[in-house]
Amino acid sequence: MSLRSVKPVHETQTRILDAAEALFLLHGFEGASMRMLTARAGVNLAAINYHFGSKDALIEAVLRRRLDPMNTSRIAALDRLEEQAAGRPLAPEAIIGAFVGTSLRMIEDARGGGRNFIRLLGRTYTDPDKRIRALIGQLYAPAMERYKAAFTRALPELPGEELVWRMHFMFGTLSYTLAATDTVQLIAGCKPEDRYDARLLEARLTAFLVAGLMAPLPSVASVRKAA
Amino acid sequence: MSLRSVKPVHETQTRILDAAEALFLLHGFEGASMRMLTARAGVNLAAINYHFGSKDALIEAVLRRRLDPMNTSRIAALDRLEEQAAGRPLAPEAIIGAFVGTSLRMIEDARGGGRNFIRLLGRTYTDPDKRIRALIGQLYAPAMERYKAAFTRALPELPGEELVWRMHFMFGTLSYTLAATDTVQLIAGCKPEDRYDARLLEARLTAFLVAGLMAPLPSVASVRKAA
DNA sequence: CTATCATTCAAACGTTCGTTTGAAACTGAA
DNA sequence: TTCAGTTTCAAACGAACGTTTGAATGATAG
Repeated sequence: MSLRSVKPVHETQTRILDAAEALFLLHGFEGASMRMLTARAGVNLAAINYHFGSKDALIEAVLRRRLDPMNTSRIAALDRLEEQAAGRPLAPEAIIGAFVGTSLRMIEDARGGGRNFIRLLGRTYTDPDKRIRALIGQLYAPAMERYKAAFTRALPELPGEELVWRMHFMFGTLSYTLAATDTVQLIAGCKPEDRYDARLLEARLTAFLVAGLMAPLPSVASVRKAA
Repeated sequence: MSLRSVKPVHETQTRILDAAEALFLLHGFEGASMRMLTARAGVNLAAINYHFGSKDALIEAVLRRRLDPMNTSRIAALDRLEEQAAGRPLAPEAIIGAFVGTSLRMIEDARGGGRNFIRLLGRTYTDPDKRIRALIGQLYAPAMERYKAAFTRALPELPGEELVWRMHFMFGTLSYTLAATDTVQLIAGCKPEDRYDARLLEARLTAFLVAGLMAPLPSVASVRKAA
């Protein structure tokens, strides 16, 4: 039982996961067939059922492989910030930066397929399949709680309900932005090379989100007027 | 050729479109089968191919039925604002209000299936299928151009490239918010009755978007620092 | 009533789906 | 070399897919 004996075992599974990551993005979970996946991975058709049990289990494995470390990393980034702050409340932009930064750092390394996965995630968030939703909820719950607590400490004057909605908006902006980058060129003939400058995108996105989070509260008057 | 002879012709098509709107949302375009659609609509399996030609053509019809009037309505709202302004530049929040208001007014009337459609749209935006993307682009282009022009007049000091990105962010926030309302209760145990108060949601969303659109420009320093 | 048109229907088309099977190929340890 | 255990493979399973067909049904006009 040397190292060599372990690695090849995981190699087939990794090839399948990589292929699934790419093809689930292109065709959706239901649209990407087992034959497409195994052909892309260069493995036998039966390999998915052998290694993962079923297509559903493969979907879960694809999501878990990246989401688990991603959310762990998001929490770790927050931990680091709070440690540095030594008890003082964090600046909202620092909290946003920790969350956004983790996501974008994943996009930057295209070799690891992180870019594919982030875009796949954007699709997954709006997937109405109950099993998918339950899984996503389960995988995100810990990080969401931590960030909600951090925002609450940073903005004690912001009503809790308002904060929940603004977190929802921020989360939506982030995931949509990363998933549907093509929409930018829908709005304007945007040079595609700009779209992949993750640093610049991070700055733009963070500026937008910070402003949105700190926006003045919607007045009761504006609701009345609209009604 | 009386009125009675025309109406039943359209009834079967309408039943199919309604069923497709609901089931495309639940299972995706590829996941919702012809047999599911026709069973839900209470029509024969062959009816879709007879009335629409193919499943792809049905998808296009489902999108067009609501998107065409929706974007027409968005443009009309902007026309009305500019007429009232009589040459003066519009306030950014007024432009945002016109766009957001049209979307939310559609959600409000649940009878017409508008709610289903809006959520379906959120999924469609992140669909990577090229035909879908081309169709969406084609259907949205006129409204996007008009709104971009309006924002440019309202915010002449905002660089064009920055505006494009912020419109992208705003569009993403809106569509994601409407598509993935369940994520709110992921962030917090939110009372579901709040989620459907479209007026309050409109106020919250508009406040968030206005602040984001008017955010201070991301400084070169912040990009440098991050790198 | 009859002829004409549009629409509906049950049945079947060939294809592809996710999964299963049992034998073949390969592995490391005895 | 033998052997148990793991992984791969070609082949096939029944089910469901989108689509087509031709006959039955309906309504309209002459």
